[in-house]
Formats: sequence, structure tokens, C-alpha cells
Amino acid sequence: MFKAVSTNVNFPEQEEAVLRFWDQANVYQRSLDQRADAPPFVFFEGPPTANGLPHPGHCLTRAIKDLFPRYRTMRGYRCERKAGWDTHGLPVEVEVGKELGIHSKEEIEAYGVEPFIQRCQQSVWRYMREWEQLTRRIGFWVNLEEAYVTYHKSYIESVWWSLKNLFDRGLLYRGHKIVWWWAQGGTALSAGEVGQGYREVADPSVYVRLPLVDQPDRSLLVWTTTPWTLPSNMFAAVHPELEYSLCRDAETGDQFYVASALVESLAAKTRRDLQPLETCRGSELVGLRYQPPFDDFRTRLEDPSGRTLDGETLHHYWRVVAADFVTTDSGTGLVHQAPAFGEVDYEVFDRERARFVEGEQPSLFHAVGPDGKFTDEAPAVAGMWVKDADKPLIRSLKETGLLYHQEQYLHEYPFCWRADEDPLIQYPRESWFIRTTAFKQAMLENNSQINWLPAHIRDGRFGNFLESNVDWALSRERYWGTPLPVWECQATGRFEAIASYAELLAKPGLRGTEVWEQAKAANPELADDLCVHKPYIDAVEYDSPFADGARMRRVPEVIDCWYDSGSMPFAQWGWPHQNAEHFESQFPADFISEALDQTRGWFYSQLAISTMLFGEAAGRTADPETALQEATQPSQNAEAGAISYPHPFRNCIVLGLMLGEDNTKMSKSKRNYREPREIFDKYGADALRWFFFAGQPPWTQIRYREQAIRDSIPEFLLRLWNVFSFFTIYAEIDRFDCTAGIGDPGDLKPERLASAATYRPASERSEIDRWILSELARTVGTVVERMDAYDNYAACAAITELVDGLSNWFVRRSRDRFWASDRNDPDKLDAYWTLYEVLLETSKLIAPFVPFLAETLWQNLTAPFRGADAEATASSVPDSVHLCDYPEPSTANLDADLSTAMHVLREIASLGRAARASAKLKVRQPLARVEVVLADDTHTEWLRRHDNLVREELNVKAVDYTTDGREYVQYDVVPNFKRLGPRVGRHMPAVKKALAAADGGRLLVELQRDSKIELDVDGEVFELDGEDVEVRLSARPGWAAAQGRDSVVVLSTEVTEELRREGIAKDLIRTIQNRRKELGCEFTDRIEVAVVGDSEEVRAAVEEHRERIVNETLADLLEYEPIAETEPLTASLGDDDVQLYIRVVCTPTRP
RNA sequence: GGGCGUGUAGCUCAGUUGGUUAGAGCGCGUCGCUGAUAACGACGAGGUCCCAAGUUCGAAUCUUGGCACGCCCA
Repeated sequence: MFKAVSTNVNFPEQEEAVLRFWDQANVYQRSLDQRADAPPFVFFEGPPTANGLPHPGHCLTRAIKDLFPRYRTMRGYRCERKAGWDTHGLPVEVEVGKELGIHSKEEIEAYGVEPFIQRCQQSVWRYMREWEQLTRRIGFWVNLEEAYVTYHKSYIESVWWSLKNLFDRGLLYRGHKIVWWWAQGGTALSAGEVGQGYREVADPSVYVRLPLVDQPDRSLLVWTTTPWTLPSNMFAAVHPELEYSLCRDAETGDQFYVASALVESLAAKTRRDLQPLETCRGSELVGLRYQPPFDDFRTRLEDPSGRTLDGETLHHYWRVVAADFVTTDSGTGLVHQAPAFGEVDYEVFDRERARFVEGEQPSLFHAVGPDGKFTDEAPAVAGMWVKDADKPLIRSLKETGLLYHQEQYLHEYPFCWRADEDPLIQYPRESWFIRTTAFKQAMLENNSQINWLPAHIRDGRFGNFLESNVDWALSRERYWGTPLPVWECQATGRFEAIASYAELLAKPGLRGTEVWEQAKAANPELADDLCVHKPYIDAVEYDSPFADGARMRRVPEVIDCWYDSGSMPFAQWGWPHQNAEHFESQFPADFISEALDQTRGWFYSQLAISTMLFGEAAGRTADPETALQEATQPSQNAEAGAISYPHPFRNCIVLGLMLGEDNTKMSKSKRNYREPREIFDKYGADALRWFFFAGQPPWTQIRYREQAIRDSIPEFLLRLWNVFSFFTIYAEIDRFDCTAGIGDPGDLKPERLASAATYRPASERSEIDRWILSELARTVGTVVERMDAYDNYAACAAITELVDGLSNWFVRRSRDRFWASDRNDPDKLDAYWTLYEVLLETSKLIAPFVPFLAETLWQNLTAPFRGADAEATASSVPDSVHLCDYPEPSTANLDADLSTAMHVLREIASLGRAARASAKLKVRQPLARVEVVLADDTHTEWLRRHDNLVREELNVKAVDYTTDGREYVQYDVVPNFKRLGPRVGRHMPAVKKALAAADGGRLLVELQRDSKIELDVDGEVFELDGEDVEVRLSARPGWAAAQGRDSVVVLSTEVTEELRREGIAKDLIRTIQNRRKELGCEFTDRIEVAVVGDSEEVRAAVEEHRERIVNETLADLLEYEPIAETEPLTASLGDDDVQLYIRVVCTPTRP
């Protein structure tokens, strides 16, 4: 039997108990085992880094990652959830550097790469425990024991395999990359580091004339704020669509080209008189040759030209080129290009170079060394720090007459975040690239098949990013990362890629593995995974296949850790070196989710790698040997078992970034959020989860608000809990037996309940039972539909509405049925069964969302089946709600008409309360009648049959319904715009006016009589039927009435003596009940009551309603003389005060 | 500077293919209900739906142009 559950509940404590139960009973594993043969629902875990502490943003990610797998599992899928950890990268190195008090690469080298990476390997687990605790506490079911780890040897070897695949297909190459370079420190800085170092500085801004080769009296006027890059000038860029003017300087006679839009501002700035001579489009300037600002490269290069792919001969340098990035915001609309010192410029160079045939391409001008000082390529300033060279270079331009104008220019420029006096410069470094651009179309095609949530990501942020794809700069000149598996022939410079450690060990003339072996011997604790890391792997060399006697040595770089995580679809299994069957069945993913910042991160790296390796419809096979060959030839292996786009993920929820309490980025120093741990302790994981799932769609930018988390308790969790508690309280009192007659309960699906002894079919139960069961069916339908579409927000809204209806209408209106004295009253049992069924189904329904509360509800609701008095076969009831099947919408119980009718009824009740409030007649005072005026009589019959609900709710004796209430209301006929719009068109305002002007009541009569209204408007006659118009009601003044959209409720305000006495009796009951509660009475305690006073009216009321008072308050005695040894309280009843004596007769001993 | 997103009540957010009375929760105020009660109900105050122009019989919704904020990139 049921045990009463207190309304007083401590959710966090309860959740801890549920966690212990899950652990002990091994529920997660059993939920998988139970679906061993079920179709898979594949989930990929985007690996977090355990190098920092988790914050509430991570809670959201982990909550949403839990929600859908749980849901799908209950829906009958097998959803394995393999955890993973991202462990490589610069942040780890920086952390370790901080510990050691060092930061430059030199310092790391001095400290020793070997101990450094050993520290890195340990450091990545620093906050492991916090992460695991968070994961467990928020209820994220994921296999942490078998997590994949990006530094593990098997993982790295998978990555190596993929890189060798790309290398062998010519997709991995070495080239230049322009990086932000800290010259003094000799290292490149990441975008994040550069971003920290911007500040405003004044730089020289120079306007330089570049005379045209063919027309030396005309020049291009270019502008730059980095004069030191001018010696390395290669091109001048114009926008092909812009208009340019050839201007004549009235003073000097110089003629030069400037963007037309900038002539005026340039003239003002230089205080010159500029006369436009002619205009042309930028595209007409393209191809013109000019004289470079400095002669060094020109004098050294003999014939700087080559053949293009079109077969022409074209000069390599000092030509006008077209570029879209040229603007007229500043400068002259002609942009000096020094590709070595600007990323954008370098792209231009790349494009230009691609026009030439192999071997005849231009090379990069580059007059500066890695130390930031000029080389001998620029003899005039050789050895000089670039910024110091600005002045002498400008002076020199002045001397040659090329300097047109000079000024100071204020702008943002990055400095080194570690040495803030050192400006950064853009500088070319050698780097390894993946030719992702060759797969741009394939990636776009693949992307177009992905179901992104929100949808705009596909063609918006992510699609645009793919459109502007550039080759992936893969390598990093760092230490802690997956080593690039490329070995270089020391004689020929040719490369070879290696796919596994074993493959390396099998190479001829192998040497260098002893470095690792010795390290391991010296320190047996060393993780074996480190053997494939720097510096050990660097020591391994072998005989070159390219030149006799030459050796192969590994290139020094490690790779971008985004490549690591993007490889997880196969690397998590060590595929293709092992686990072929796992990879087979777990690819591609049905569902992934991360925050928006992963657009260019994990979302991209996964898609790019998968597209390159597996293409579309590339046949996959369990045989690793052939897998490589197949993957090498994407899209040529379409055969049975082929995979098609999209892969490697089909559905992706892109979470919004979470902001702190003050709507700014969460930051530890600002304390604008709370540690997850504290949230769990104060409010619990369910409260947090519900806040995430029900508060807003997951892709909106969520603002962390403690109050909102706190609110999800009363708004949802506690409300449901109260219903549950109500049920158990009375089920215990009435010894409601849900087990009798049920043979094999299973997971207590509704059809199983039907076999119970006292269960009656819904069709035989009262209207309110059928109504809530219909609401339940409707809700289940919506929730399943929305959750299948990955829309948790709408699903939660439906659940909230159900619980609200359950609590504020079903229970509220059914309380009397539960209080009925006859334990075997069928109506009472119906009420129990209905509430029981709804609670059972609700606990399943909410299980994916709030798994803790769901579990507690389930276990309590099913306890009778596990108790000693349960029938023997009843042990089939799952001990966890998470082992149940998700509810199926029951079409049998669906009753749309009932839903609408009840909605109208609830509105009537609501209006009635409003009318009472305005008439200052409190609900406890019974009234004779209400009149309900309806706009139409669709539901009148039904309402009439069920007016007991209204009578009770409004505490009136009678309810009358009518559609003819002209006495109380005024009718307004308004157009149904949606329907009428297309037909009436521009006459709509006149129709509206005509309807408003007419007598609504008369129109209504006409409509009821003829089923149509004729309207003469603008000389045209319009015929409107009942659906073309809507009838609105408004209460006429002078009545205690309230109006809704479709009805007006009018109250009879007359209070007779009899009604008055009934009101007094009700007041008395209420006062006694309050007193019972104050005295701490159990629900079944008996009391004695005395009402002492000289009010005739009160006495009459008591006598008249004695039975009711006695019954409802469980009073054994109701008299008019004081009860001895009892403190009276004063109660105000009607117009009189009385003394109330209440004494508890007996308190049954508690069990 | 470019791309994407957001802008609706004091706060947090909904708002379905354009339809004329723009909603919810919280907060505030008033009143009420109450043996589920740290809950609940009613009423009220609170809105130039960021601005402007356009399309339309009709715009929070569609178009264009601005403004503000956020993110990403430069």
C-alpha cells in the first residue's frame, strides 16, 4: 500500500539518494543491456578539456547531451554514450608554464621538453575529479570508465592514419602561413593571445606615388600605416567595382589615380587642389605595371616574369591586382601589398602565384628576418628593427619624390601580451596545410544535409564559414600535441607519412627508440602513451627510401588540437587499427550538441575530416586493410553498406553561449555566477535542468540567473510534487490498492492497469477524469512529436501545461471525490485510478528532463508492487523509471471536443471569480445563480450537463446558459479578417466600419434567421455568412459581470438569509480547519468544537449545517458551552464575533 | 570593416504560413481561496513590439535602410 509523502521535500537530498540508487543498481548499464538488440541511436561526446574548472555553461551542455539519449533510450533505441577528454594544446602548455614560472619557448627548451610534456600529461587531469563529479551530479549518463583520451596512443595512431591517408592523396602539404609574430620572443601568438594585446597607437601614415611603367607621368597613389613593409611591396590592389579618378594636383602637376569617393577628403587632408581629369572602374586599372617604391628587389631580379596557365607571359610583380577587401573607408582605395607581412596580402599573392605555370611562379619578397630586423635584401636599412626603419624609409621616399603626403594615424594595433612594449608583426612561417579547399563543394553538400538547430546555422554562420574556406593550417610549432607523423629525408627533403607506431618500428635501419625505452626504464610510472609524443618520437629515425645512405627524421611540428577532436568519430575506437565493428555501428552520429563557439571548432573539424576521409557514399568495411584504400578513393566506392551525407553527424543542437548574472561573459573574477556545486546543493540538478530545458530554446543566449533556477522549483517541481503528495496522503488513508487483480504489471502501461480489480474504463468515468486523460494523451503526443524534432522547449511547455491542469483543475475540482467517506465508492476509485495513471505516465514523461524527480515519483508510485503484500508475480515492475518505455499517445483517450469545452468551462469559472471580485462577494459566500451568456451555442449542451463544476467552483446554486443575453450584454459583430481578407480586399476598412456602425444584436438576429448578413458597402453588396464574422460580447454596465472573448458571466448579487447562513457555516468550517492545522492535527484526528456567543444568526447557521460542519472537520462534538482547559479563539462570522473552543480528542499513535 | 544572431512589460522570454484586444512566468500592488498550501486564484499598474521608409485592405511578423547589443572573423 501507499505511504503518505510529505509536502515538505528537500530535492537536493533526494537526488543524492537517487544517485546512490543508480550506482548500486547499475541502472545506466541495464538501460543499455535492455536495448542490446535495439536499433542504435548514435551520440558523439564532444570532448571537454579537464584542464579548467567546469562552470554553469558546461552544465547546460552536459544536460542537453543527457536529455536526448535518455529520451531515445526510453523510446526503444540503444544509445551508447562514450565519454571523451580533449587533452592537447597550448592552454595546457600555458598552465604548466605558469606553474613553472616560465613562458617563452626558449625557457621551455631550457627546462627540457621531456619533463615539460610529462608535466603536461599530468596537468590535463587536474580537474578531472570536478568534471566527473559534475557529470554524475547533473545526471549525465555517460561511460566515463571507457572514455577516449586524445593523448592516448591508440587515439594518436588513428589520427596518424588519417593524416597519412591525406598525405598519400597529396592533400597534406607544406607552405607559408602569415602569423602574428613576436619577433623578440621568436614565437607566433594564437588569435586569443593577439586579441588580448590590442591598444591604440599612433603610427606614421604615408601616401606614396607609384609611377606607371608605361605612362610615367601618371601614378597610383597608395596608402599604408606600415612604411617598413614598402621595400617588400609586390602589388597594388584595387576594388574592381569601385570608380577611380585620375586627378591632377594643381600645385605640382602630378597625376595619380585615387578612388573617386576619396578625392574630396584627400584634397581636404592634404590641402591640395585636386582636379579630376577622367574616371574609370577599378577593373580597368588591373594589370597596369608600376615602379616599386624601392629599387632593391627590382635591381636584383633580372627578368621577373613567367608564363601563365593561359599561355601568356606576365610580369611577376608590381602590377595592379583586383581584391574585394579594398574599401573607401580610409586611404586612397589603392592598397599597397606586402604579402609577407599581411595575411590578406598573402592571399592575394597566393592567387597571383596560382596563375603561373609550375616552376615560373613569383616568389615572396621578404626583407625582414625572424628577429624583426631588416636583412641584406634591403641594404639601406639592413640590421634595423622594422619600426625603427619607418623614419629612414620615409625620408628616402621624400628624396625620390614618391612621398605625396605623411601624417600620424591613430589605430588599434596588437602588442605582445607578455611584453607590452613589443609590437607584434605579421610574418610568414613555414607550416603544414590540409587542402580543405579541394573539398569545399563536398563539405557544402554534406553540410546541406545536416539538420542544424537552429536552422540558420546551416546557411548562416556555418555555411558562410565553409564558403570562405581556406586550407587548414594544421601544424603548430609547439610541444604538447599529436606529433605530425611526417618524416623527412635528410638528403632529398622528400617526405613520408606514417600511420602507426608499429609501422614506424618496422622501418629499415630504425634507431632512436631507446630514448623512450630508457626513459620508461628510469621511470616505470610514465604513461606508455608518451612513446608517441615529443621528444621521444623525434628521436626515432630510419633509412630513407629516397636516397641511399640518407636518414629519415620527423619534422618538428605537432598538430592543431582541433584536428584531434575532429577525428573522434573514428579515433575514439582506435579505428582503423582496431574495433572495426564499433566504428561500423557507431557512425555517423544521430545527435551531437555543443555551444556556438564550436562552429569553427569541433563542428568544422569533424565535418572537414569526415568529408575528406569518407566522402559521400564511400563504402566502408570492417577490414582495416582495405579501409585505407577505400578511404583514399572517396566517392569511388559506392556499394552496399555505403554511407551517404550527412556525416559524421545528422542532427546538431547549437547551444547559445551562457552569460553571467550581469549579462556579460561569465568570469571567475567578476563572480557573476555560482559554482555548479553550490547550485546542486541549494536547488538540485533537476531545478537546473528544468531551467535549461523549459526556460528558453537551447540556442538562445542564456543568461545565468540564480533566481530563475530557484523558480523552477515552485513553478514545476514542487507543484508536481504537491499533486503526488496529495495522492499518497489520501491513498494511504483510503488504503487504495493498485495491485489487486493485476497479474503481470510490466512497466505499468495503461493497458496493464486496466486489469486491476477496481479499475473502470475511462469511458465509464466522470467527465473530469476523461478530460485529464485526454489532456495526458494530447501532451504525450506533443512531447513525442517535439522531442523527435529535438525541440525540448516546446515539449517542456506541453508538460508544464499538463501539470498545471492536473494541479489547478483536476485535483482542485476532484478533492471532494477523494474525501468521500465510502472507501469503495466507484467514483472515488475512479478518481484514484485517474490520478494514479496520470502520475505514472507523467513520471515517465518527465524522466528524460528531470530524471531524479521522475525516479522518486516512480519508485513511490510503484512501491505497492514491491511491498510484502504485493502479488508474487509483481516483481516485473522495473525498479527504475529509466528502464521503462516512453509513453505512447493513446488515441482512445483523446477527445478534442472535451478539451475545448473544458477550456470554455474553465474560462467561465475564471470570469465568475472576476465578477465576484468586482462585486466584492467572496467565493465563500454562496450565491443563488450565475447567468452565462455565450457568443454561440456550440458547447451549450455540454456545459449544461457539467455545470456542477462551475457551481462548485463559483459557489453558486444554479447556472444558466444562454446565447440571447441582450439584457446584460451588447453584441459587436467584427469581420473575420483572415477569411474575409482575400475576398473583400481593399473594401475591408469599409466593411469593418459598416459592421461596427450597425446594431450588433440586429445583425445577430439576421444571421441566425437567414444564416447570412447583407452589407452594402462602397456601392457593393457583400454577403457574409457565420464564418465571415465573429460575434463579440461585452457586458452592459450595471451588472456584476465579467467578459471574456466568447462569453460573459453575470452574477446574481442577492444574498438571502439562507445563503448568508450557509456562508457563515463555510466560514466556520474554514476557521476550524485552520485551527486543526495550527494544532498539528493528523488528517484523521478527531476533535471537539464549541461555538460560544450570543449571535442568533451564527447559532442558526450551525444548526442548519451541523452535519456538514461535523463531517468536514471530523468533530465528535459541536456545542455552545466552553470546553474546559481549552483556550478559545475569536472568530468573526457574519456580522458577529464568537469564541471558538477546539480540542483534539485523540491522536492515533503513529506507526 | 565583414558575417551571423538578437532587440517585444520593471526582469527573463514566448509569439505558429501577415489578420485588427501582442502573451507567459517572475517581480510589484490590491483582493481572495486554502487539510495538496513555502502552493494557488482574480484583478490592477506596466508595451511608440529599437527607429524610419516601403509592400499590403491589414505588419511585432515581409522588404529596404539605419541604431544598439552579443558572438565569430578581419
